[in-house]
Order: sequence, then structure tokens, then C-alpha cells
Amino acid sequence: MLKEERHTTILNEIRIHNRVLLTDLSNLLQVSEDTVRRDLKELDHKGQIKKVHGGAISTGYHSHNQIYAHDKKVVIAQKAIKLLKSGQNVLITGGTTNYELARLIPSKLKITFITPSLSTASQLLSHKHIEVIFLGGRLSHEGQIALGGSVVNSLSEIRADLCFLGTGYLDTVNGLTEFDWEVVQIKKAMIKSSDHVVSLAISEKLNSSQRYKVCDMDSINTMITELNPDDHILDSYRKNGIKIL
Amino acid sequence: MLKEERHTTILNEIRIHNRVLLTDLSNLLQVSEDTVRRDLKELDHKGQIKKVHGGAISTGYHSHNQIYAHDKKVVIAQKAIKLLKSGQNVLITGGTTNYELARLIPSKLKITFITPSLSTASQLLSHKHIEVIFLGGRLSHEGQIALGGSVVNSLSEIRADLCFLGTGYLDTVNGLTEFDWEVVQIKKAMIKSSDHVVSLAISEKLNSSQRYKVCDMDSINTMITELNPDDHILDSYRKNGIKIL
DNA sequence: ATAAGATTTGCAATATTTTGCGTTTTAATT
DNA sequence: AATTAAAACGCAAAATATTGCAAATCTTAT
Repeated sequence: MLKEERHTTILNEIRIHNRVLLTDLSNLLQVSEDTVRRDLKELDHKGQIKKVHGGAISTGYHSHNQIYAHDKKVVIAQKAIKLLKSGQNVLITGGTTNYELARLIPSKLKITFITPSLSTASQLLSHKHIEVIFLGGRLSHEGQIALGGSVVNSLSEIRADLCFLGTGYLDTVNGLTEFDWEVVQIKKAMIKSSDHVVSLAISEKLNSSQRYKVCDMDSINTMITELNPDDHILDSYRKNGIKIL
Repeated sequence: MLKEERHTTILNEIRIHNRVLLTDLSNLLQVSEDTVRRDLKELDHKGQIKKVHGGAISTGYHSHNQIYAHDKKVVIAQKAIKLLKSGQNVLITGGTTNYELARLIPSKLKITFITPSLSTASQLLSHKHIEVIFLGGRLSHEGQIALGGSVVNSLSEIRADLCFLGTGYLDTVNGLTEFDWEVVQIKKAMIKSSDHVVSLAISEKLNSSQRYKVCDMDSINTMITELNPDDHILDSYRKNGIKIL
């Protein structure tokens, strides 16, 4: 049986049952478990399925993205926290990385966070010593963040020490880009209101871009990825005078 | 059963019931309690649930008193939903009763809800057909709602068809009263912006009052409790020309 | 057609992960 | 304080993954 045939069969099985066991596939396809394992690995790498211990599950669901690259995000969040000092006024967007950041804030820091993101706000509120300002507006169903003119207006009345920009795509040529136009407006306003702009992105987001531009690379002061700061992947970013953590 | 499957099941259970018992999960998933414990630990670590003694609850928002008088609150919420019509602009406060209301909104209704409550907003957002406007401001750690002048200001620019006031204490002499002065300011502004004011309260809240006054009974158009509308406990409220459901 | 090179496959040895059980520690209740 | 339920810990067995390797298979250039 050809590899491509197996792959189609596997994808079908997962499409039907939402999950599949490695041993079952080995029986069904009449190949060794090793081969199936390698097939799953390949399909996972292509993003078509999610390989898990003992088999694979469908990737279409929400569950995948939430847990995806979780470890990397924790690493990023921990680096970001080192930038915080008591007394600061900090702008922060939504996204799972910033959510992690919000979770991990040490209790000794007394900081005011300002955010348009429901999930980030909620997480921040679990810390009794943190003050949280929510930027109101129409909430988007996808990102659970407030969008629109009211947010931008409110931001124009704010001066922040720091700004944590989550998600987004980074590229030395196009700078920071986003998929959603409204999100771009918010981020632009956030950057304008901050003394220091920090971009948090897992390395997958590097060297890729989306259709709308938030800012050039030189508007970003600090860049944080899960990689070692002197990883060669970051070489092209270094020359822009950006601090890399 | 794959670990990921268990995780999805656990998250679903919590999403539906807001909490789960460890022993129930152990039965449901047919694995040892230790395994469930490890699953919960993992999910908690990822921030997807909150692990507590004996089981787990959903993250952020609502706490243990969520469970209190839950059945009564569902009854109230169901009555309240009958007042809703597509196309309306509806103000809604926080509180567990309104949270239930938000949960139970039927999908055929196209409504815009405006709220200063994080938990209510978040729940409303789970309905794709509902538009949600969040009234931004400084968030309180206790109630998870936005307080302060910015909320009151925003409310002055809004005209709503309906206003659902949760919590609060009702009394024929003192009217609607509250414990928190800032909350009072918000509720006053909400009443001012609405054509029709609905008070939702479990019967325990009747005939009791707190230190700050929101409004007299005659500012309230409709009153909803879990009791039968012609229960004698409600007699004294009836004469104010209030509609009782 | 065939020989060199690359890819795929199965196997075995070695790691890693998962899981349930007994024991100890911790937390809630009376 | 005493009693009980739950959580944490360490452990060992079982299941699953990874790796190196050699045989089989497929490519492709001559």
C-alpha cells in the first residue's frame, strides 16, 4: 500500500471518528506500528491532524489551538514578566501568550493593566493586587476583545509605560502585521500610547506576514520569543536595534 | 481512551455544569481517580479549569456561591427571557442570576446586550447571534464589573429598551438598595437610560435593604422572583403597579 | 537495463509516558 | 482534637515512542 493511500485512509478515519488509535490503524492498514507512527508524525507536521500519545485526534477543533505550543508561550510569558516593575501602567492585548503572562504575574508587583481583552482581564482580576482597566466597546465573538472607535478613543487618553502586543506576525520587511483590520487599529493606538513596545510571538510567527500592517519593526522596542536570544533565526531582527529576549 | 479525549470530556462537563466532582469524572471516564486528578492538574496548569478540593470549576468568573440557589435563579432567568424580543437593545448587570439568563438565551433572538459585567459579557459572547457591548472602566475584583465615571458616562449616551437589574435588595419602603456605592451609581445610570426596568431577585432578597439607595419601587416596571406571581409574600409589592412575574 | 542513490519499511534495543496502587501528607468537618 | 475525605508522593508494571540499522523498494541517470 502506498503512503498516500494510507494517509487518505488515516485522514478519513479521523474525520469520521474524530480520533483514532495507533494500534487500530496498524491493523487496518496492515503495516507496522512504526510506519503508522511515522505517517501520523508527517500528517501532524502538515497540521492535518494532531498526534497524541496512543493515536491522533482531529485538529479542526478549538481544543488544538488552545493547547498548541503552550510550553513555548509559558517561556515567553516568563521572560516578559521580568520587564514589569511595580507602579507601572501597562497596556496588554489578548491572545493565549498574554493570557499566560497574566496568569504568572508575581504577587509582589503592584501594577495597573489596561486591556481590551476579556480573557486577559478576567485572568488579571484573579490577582487581588493588580488594578485592571477594561477598554470598553463592541466585543468580537472570535477574539473576545473589544473593538471599534471607543477603544481607540479611550487609548488616546492613556499614557502607558509598557505595551505587550500578543499574537501578530513578524517579518523584517513588512514589520508587524495582522489578519484583522479592526485589531490593527487597536494595536496602532496602543503603540502610540506607550513608551515602550514589547512584541510577544512564538517563533512560528516569525518571517510570516498578514494582510494589514500594524507598524514597522523599528516601532518595536523589545521582541520576545521562546528561542534563545542569540538563535540564528533571529539574526535578521537583531540589526533593527531591537532588544531581543 | 486517549488522554486528549478525557480532557475534552472534562472541559465539556465543566462548561455545562460549571463544576465537576472528581469521583463523577472517574466513573464517567472509567479511569482511576489518580488519573483524573492528573488530568485536572494538567488542565489547571494550562489555565483551562480551576482545580479545587474534590473536583474542578470553570476558570475566572463565578465562584462557589454560584451554586447557591442555582435552581431558583434558573427559574427567574427563564421568566426573564420571555420579555426579550429580537432587535432590542438591552442593558444587563452582573450577578449569577443574569449569568444564567445569558446562558439560556435562545438562538433565534437577535439582540444587542450592553453590560459592565465581565462574566455576563463572556457568557453572552458564547452566542454567535448576540451582539455584546462592554461598558469599560476600572474593574472591581469582587464583582468583576466595570465601575466608575467612565461607565456612567457611556451609559448617558445609550438608549435601551430593557434593563435587567440583578442582585440588589428590595423593600417596599426603601425601594431597591445596594451595599456598594459605586454599583449604585451604575444602576442609577442604567435605569435612566432604559424604557423598561426589570428587577430580578430571589425571594431571600425581598423585604431587606442595604445602605445605599438605587431607586424607589415605582421606578421598577417588572419584578421577577422564583415564586409564583400570586404568592402572598409578594402582596405588598403588587400595589405599586409593578408587573410581577 | 542496471547501478548508484535515495526513500521507505520493519525490527530490535532503548527511552519515555501513562497509569493504578499503597503510603504518607494535607485539608475539611465535626 | 479527632475523624474523614482528598491530594500528593513514590513506585512499578504496562503501554507507547524513539532511535539506529539493515533489508526492501523505488528513482533516475547513464
